[in-house]
Amino acid sequence: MATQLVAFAEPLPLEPNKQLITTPERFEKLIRFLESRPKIVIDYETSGLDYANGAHSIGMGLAAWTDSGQIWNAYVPYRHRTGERQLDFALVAPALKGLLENQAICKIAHNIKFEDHFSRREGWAILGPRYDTMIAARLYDENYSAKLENRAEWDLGIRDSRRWETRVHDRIVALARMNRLGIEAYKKIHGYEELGIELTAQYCGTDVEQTGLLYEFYERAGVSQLYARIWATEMALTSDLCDMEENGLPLDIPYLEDVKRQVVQAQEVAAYQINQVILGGHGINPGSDKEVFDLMWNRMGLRWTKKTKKGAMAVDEEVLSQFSATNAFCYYMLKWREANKIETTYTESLIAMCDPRGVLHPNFQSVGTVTGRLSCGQPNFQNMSADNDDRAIEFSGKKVEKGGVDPWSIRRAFPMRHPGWVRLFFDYSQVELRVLAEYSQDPIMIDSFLRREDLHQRTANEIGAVWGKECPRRVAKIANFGIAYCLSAAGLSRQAHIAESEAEFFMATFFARYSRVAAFREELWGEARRNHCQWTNIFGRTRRVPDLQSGDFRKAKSGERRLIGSAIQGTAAEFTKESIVRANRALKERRIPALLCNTVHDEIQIDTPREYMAEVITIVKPLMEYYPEIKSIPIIADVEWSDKTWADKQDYEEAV
DNA sequence: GCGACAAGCTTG
DNA sequence: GTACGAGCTTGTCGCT
Repeated sequence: MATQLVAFAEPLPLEPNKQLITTPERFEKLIRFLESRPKIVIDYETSGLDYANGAHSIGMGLAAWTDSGQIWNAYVPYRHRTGERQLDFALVAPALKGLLENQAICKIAHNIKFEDHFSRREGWAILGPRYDTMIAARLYDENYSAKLENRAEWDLGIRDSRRWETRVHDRIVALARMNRLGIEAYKKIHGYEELGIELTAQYCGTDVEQTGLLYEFYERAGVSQLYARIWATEMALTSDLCDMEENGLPLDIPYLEDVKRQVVQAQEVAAYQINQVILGGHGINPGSDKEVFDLMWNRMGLRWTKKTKKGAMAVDEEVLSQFSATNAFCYYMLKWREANKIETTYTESLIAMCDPRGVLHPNFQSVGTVTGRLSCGQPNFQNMSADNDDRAIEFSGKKVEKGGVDPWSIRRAFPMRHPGWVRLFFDYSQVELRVLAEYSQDPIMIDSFLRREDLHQRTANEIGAVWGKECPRRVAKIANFGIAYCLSAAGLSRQAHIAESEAEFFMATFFARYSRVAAFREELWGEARRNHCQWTNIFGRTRRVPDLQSGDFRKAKSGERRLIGSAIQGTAAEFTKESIVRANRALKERRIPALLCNTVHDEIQIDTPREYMAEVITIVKPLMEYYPEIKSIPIIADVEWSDKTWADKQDYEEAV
């Protein structure tokens, strides 16, 4: 089959600067050349993206600069399934291992973490200095896609940067059709392994060449020097995230299957109430917002004002809640949505992503956000639903904090890695508010953190004293988190469920007491407007918000909110990123059996045998708290641990 | 049948 | 118009 496919394939003469290596002699020459270079570009082609579920490399693109400064590139095929002549993997493996583990050679790649995963699968590492052009692209301009072909077009001006990518895609579409598979299904099974070797050489050669050119471009722009500190962190982090993803988190599949049965039943009950009892058999699809709106507005005559971003009438949780006390349809819609969310997002799809041993390996992206935070997908470990108090009370009669159990808990599906091991949770304490306090130098905030008070309660007290009546801590918490990001009185009123007049008075009092917060915002925006709409945080990460100088008032205001958000969130994110690098390095140096396995914005999770728990904390907690550039207040990492599941974490002090 | 988009929900 | 940053899922709509 595979051989026949090639017979039909169009012959493709290689572009002049490209080499296809299919003989041992030429491979030998290639390796000798590359071994003599100070830096090389690498790019695997693979049989799929999922390294944990059988995907492997099928060939490697390599590029380097000649003595005269020209980029020279080659493709080395070794596991294509086309029947064409290629190199024997046993022959290339030792040479590739020697090359990639050579500490004297800098490895350049566009998303080097991907290369890291597939190298490890072959039994070697990427050692020595590394340079990721995808991260450089993000630092150069965070407002634009970091995809290789996009940057080749945008930053290098290569108009036909996608010429081979398009040809590859067309070929994959044809192969998928011949195999009677959808494109995604085909790529999951075969990746590029049935792709003709010449076409792959064209495509991969272009990729490594463009990566090399992007390296030149970003270095001429001074990226690694301009952002020296975060650059060092980001490059080290590529390898640490690779560790973290490989370690992954084991999943309790039978438990999740049980949760699925329960939520499916709950949906059936809700759908029966909606369609049979309430609508008398003339039912709707509860998943269709259009039908839900039509029913509520036209058939039930309900009226509300909230709209979606595009101007349609919203039918979200907030709107349904307005009517759910008196309208049974809205009540059961909320029930249906809750159960449906858990079923579709957190049961079967998680089980389907497991490796053969039942472990989930997510994908952390260092360039996934404009602020500098990490993003995570496949699955997203950063939005696993937390235990719900109402469900816990219904089931066990107790709140979650008091030992209650949420029967639909997703975090309970994340058990320990091995018997006798525990999971440690290092969580930065109110880190964004500490960043705000440091930047704004607000005396009350600083005083509160120096006294190790509960800042939300302090705010409640400060407001209460002026207000003449007690301010709930809950409302103060919303204000503390929201006001720096320009939460309006109307927004506070809506979120905190308080009267608008109360919210207005509250905000006025807040700004009177925390006067430096508003002043800091204005200073930040002024500084940015004087500097091409850019602002650089204490670690050197820059956020560019061109909308800041928009003539459109709304756009400019939105830009202000995004900039202040990025300033605070991005600074906080840097603590977590650098701490991941520090922690992994320290634990490896001391040869402690501890595995980094997850991070959720202001939190790092580490697995270790119970007997190492105290030692790991002694090592990790101080290095997370050591950021001397924060001069006015302490940075604190709280420690929790569990020997059961993610949902069962408890304070470390109480356990001792 | 596929891709893009919108809306809604989850999280820090 | 009215709080920042993400990812995943379903439904809808237009296009091939």
